[in-house]
Amino acid sequence: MRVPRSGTKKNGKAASIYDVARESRVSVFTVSAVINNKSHVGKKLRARVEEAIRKLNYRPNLIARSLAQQRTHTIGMIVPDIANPFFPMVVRGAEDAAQRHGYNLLLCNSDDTLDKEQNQIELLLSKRVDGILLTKAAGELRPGLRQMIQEVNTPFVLVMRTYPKLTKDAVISDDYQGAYDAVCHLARSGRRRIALVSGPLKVSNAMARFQGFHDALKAQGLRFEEKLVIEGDYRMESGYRAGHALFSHQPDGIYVANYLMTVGFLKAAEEMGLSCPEDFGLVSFDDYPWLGVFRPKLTTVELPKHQLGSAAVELLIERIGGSKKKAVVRKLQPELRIRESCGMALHLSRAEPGNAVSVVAPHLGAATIR
Amino acid sequence: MRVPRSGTKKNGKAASIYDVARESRVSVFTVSAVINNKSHVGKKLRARVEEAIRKLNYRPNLIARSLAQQRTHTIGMIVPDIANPFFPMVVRGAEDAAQRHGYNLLLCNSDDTLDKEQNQIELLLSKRVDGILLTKAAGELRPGLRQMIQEVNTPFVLVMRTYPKLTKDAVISDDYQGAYDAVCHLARSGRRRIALVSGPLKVSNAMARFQGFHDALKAQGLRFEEKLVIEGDYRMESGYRAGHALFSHQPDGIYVANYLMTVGFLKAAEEMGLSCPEDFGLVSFDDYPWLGVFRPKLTTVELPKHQLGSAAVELLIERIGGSKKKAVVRKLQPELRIRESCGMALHLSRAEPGNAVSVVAPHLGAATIR
DNA sequence: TTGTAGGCGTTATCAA
DNA sequence: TTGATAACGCCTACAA
Repeated sequence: MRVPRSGTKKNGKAASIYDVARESRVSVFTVSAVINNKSHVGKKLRARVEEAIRKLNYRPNLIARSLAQQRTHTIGMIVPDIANPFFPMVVRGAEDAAQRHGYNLLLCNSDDTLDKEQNQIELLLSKRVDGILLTKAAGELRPGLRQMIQEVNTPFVLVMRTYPKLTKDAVISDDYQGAYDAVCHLARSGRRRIALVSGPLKVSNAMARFQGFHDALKAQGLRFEEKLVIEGDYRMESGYRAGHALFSHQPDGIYVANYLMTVGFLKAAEEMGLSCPEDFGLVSFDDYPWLGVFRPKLTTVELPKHQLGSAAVELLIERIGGSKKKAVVRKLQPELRIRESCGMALHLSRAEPGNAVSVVAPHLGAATIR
Repeated sequence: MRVPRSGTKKNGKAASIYDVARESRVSVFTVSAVINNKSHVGKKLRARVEEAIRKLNYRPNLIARSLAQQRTHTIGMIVPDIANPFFPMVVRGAEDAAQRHGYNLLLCNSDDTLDKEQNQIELLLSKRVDGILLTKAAGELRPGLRQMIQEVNTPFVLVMRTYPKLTKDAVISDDYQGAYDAVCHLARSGRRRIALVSGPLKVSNAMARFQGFHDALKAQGLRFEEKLVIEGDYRMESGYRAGHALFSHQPDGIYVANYLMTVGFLKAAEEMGLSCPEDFGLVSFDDYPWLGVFRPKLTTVELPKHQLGSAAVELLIERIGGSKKKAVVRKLQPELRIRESCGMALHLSRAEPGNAVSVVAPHLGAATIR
C-alpha cells in the first residue's frame, strides 16, 4: 500500500493528490474525481476537496497523468527552419489550433537535414508526443525508423510536402496551380523567355512547382529551355547564385519558387545593374504584409500559411482520436497577388500608351490586385 | 513487487525496460544501468542487454523517466507572436542552444495578453518544464501566480523585456543605446523635427527606447515635442495609424521602434504621397536580410536576435542546474546599419553637390554600412 | 557487479 | 458514491 508523505503538508515540494486527500480527509480517488469532475461526487466532499485544493495551491502533475493515461496532449512539430519567414505563420496556425484543443507544441528545426530530422523524430517519440507534424526534409527516412514509427503507432501529418512512404495524410498547398498561375501571368505580361528558380527537386512541392511552370509554358505556347531552369535549395544564397547564373541567358521573365530565393535573386540583379520590372518581370511565391510597401512591389502567389498549420493540426488530432477514415491530402488553394514586379502595368502601357497607372487584368478569376 | 507483463513480448505496445530485462535474462536495474551507461556493467551482460534492446527496438519512455527524476529536459518559451518577424530568429537561437544541451522547446504565443500568458505559464508549470523563457506581456502577473511560481521553484529567464517583480534574470538588447544611436544619426543627417513611433510604454524596452530617443534629442540640441511622439503597440496597424496622425505636424525625421510598425508607417506615408528619404528621414529597429534589396533601403538598428535566444537558454540552464549566482541582466549591443532611408546620402549631396552616391559616414564607431 | 523493492503522481479497476 | 490498490515505466537506495 502506498504510504502518504510523512507528517507535514509541505516539505518544499509541490502538493500532490495525496496531500489534498489527507487535507480533506477523503481518498485519492475522490480527489481525482473532483479534479476531472467525474462520477458524481457528494456535494459536501466535493466542497471539502476544492477547499483543500485552494489551500494547498494544488496543480495536477501532468507528467504523472501522461504516464498513467498514455497521452501527453503534446504535438511535435518539425520544420526546416523557423527563421525562414514562411514557417512562422504556419507554426502560428498550428499553435492556435493546438491550443484550442488543449494541446501544446514541441518545436524542432531540422535544417532540412536527414540526420537532425531522424534524431528529432526519435526524441519526440521517446517523449511520447501524441502526434507529429512533419515538413519532411529531402531524402529517405531510415527504414528502421519508419518501421518503428508504425509500431508505436504515433500518427503523423505531413505539412507542405508529401512523402507517401511515411503517411498519406498531408496538408499542402496547390503548388502546381500556383506556379501555373504565376507563369501564365508572366506570359500575359508580355514575357517570352521565362526562367525558373526552383526549390530542390527532391522535395515534392518543388517538383510540383516545376511541373506547373513547365505546363504553363506549353499552354502559353512558349518554349521550355533547360538552361533557364536553376535548382536552388529555398535559401537566399541559392537565389543569389541563380541570379548570377541566369542573366547570361537573357530571360525576360522569372518565376522564383519562394521568397528567400527571391531576395537573393534581387540582390544579384541589383549587382548586375538590372531592375524590375524594367529589365525583367518577376513573380515570387509566399506573400508578406510588407511586400506592398517596398519597391519593387512584388507580384506573388500567396499560400494560406496559417490555415496550412491549423488544418494540419485538426487532421492530426482526428488521427490521435483514433479516426480510421482513409488518408487524405488536403490541398489548399493559392492566390495570385498582382502588383508591379511582373511588369503587367508596363506591358499595358506599352500596348496602350497613357494607360500606365490603372492596372486592368481581366480573365483572372480569383486574382487579387493590391 | 512488480510483476512483469504476461507471457508474450509484444502485445501491441512499445517495449518497456521489463521486456528488455526478460529478453536478456537480467534485472531491470542492469538494463537501466546499460541505458545510462552507469556503474560498470559486466561486458557479457551489457552485450546481452544491448542485443535485446536492438531486437525489441526498445526506446526509453521519457515520460516515465521525467516522473522518476523530476526533470523533463523541456523548456517552455512564451513569445507574444511567433508571426512577428522579430521572434523567429530569437526562437531559433533558443532552440539551437536548447538542442545543444539536450533540451526541447515548448512554444506558446501570448499575443501580449495577460490572460493567455497566465494560462500558458500555469500549463507549462503543470507540464513540469524545467524552466521558462518569457517575453512578458504588458501588465502585472496575478500575485497568486507569482507566489506559486516561487513555490514550485521553476526558474524563469526574461527575454527582451524586464519584469523585476518576477525575476531579475534577463537577456535583453541595449534599447536605450539603440534608440539613441538611431536618433543621433537622424540628426546628423540634417533632420531637425524628429518624431517617435513608440511601442507600448508599459513594456520595458519601449520605455528604454523612448528615453534613448529623448536624451538623443537633447544631446543633439533638438527640441522634444510631445505631439511628435505616438505610442503604438508594435503591430503594423498601429504604425499605420501613427503615420496618418503624425504628418500633420510635419516631422522631417522619424524613428520607428520596430519593423512591423515601420511597415504600417510606410503604408500611410505612401497613401499621403510622401516618400522616403526625400520627404522624411526614417530609422527603424530590427534588421532583416531583405531590407538591403528593397527600396526605400531602410537604415535600421539591428538587434542580435539569435544570440538573444541562445544566451537566454544558457542562463536558464545554469539556473536549472541550481546555479545560485546573483541575478544578471545581460544587455546585448545593437548595431546601426546605415542605408538610405535616413537621408544621409541626400544630406551629404546637398551640402556637397556631386557627392550623392558615395555615402561617407565618419565618426560612426561600430556602425556598418551596407 | 547485480538484484529487490519502493517511489515518482496520476488514473483506473474492483470491491464495499 | 467512496475506498483501497494495482498499473503506467523508469530510477535508485539498499541488500546481497
